[in-house]
Amino acid sequence: MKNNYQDLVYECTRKIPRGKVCTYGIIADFLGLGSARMVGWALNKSFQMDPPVPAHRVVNRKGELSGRNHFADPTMMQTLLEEEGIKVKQDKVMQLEAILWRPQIEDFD
DNA sequence: TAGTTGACGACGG
DNA sequence: TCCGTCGCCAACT
Repeated sequence: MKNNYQDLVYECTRKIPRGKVCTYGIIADFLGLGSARMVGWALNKSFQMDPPVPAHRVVNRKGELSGRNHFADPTMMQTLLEEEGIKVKQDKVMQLEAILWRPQIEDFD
């Protein structure tokens, strides 16, 4: 079911293309959650989901990997991003503006 | 039932 | 430009 905000967050996160990232604020704003912390809350529990949610593609507005400590290994988030071709330096994505993805209404029907 | 927590962001000094 | 404070609100204890 997808009646709660968590499922909306998961669905939105799964739409993020490989090699792109999104921010908590953008997702919160797009879904009308009002608070970016809500997105963090949802993603905190996303590891239990099937299929998995690419939570590593969500960063804070400065591009920092603020959620890395919630992965099994704090370096996993960086590793996953680098495997997708995203440059990460000092726990922060490089050229954030260039790889930033924004959800579109038509993506969700 | 009520208080606390939290992967954030906006704003003011 | 940088840093500290506050608001947001669902989930947890």
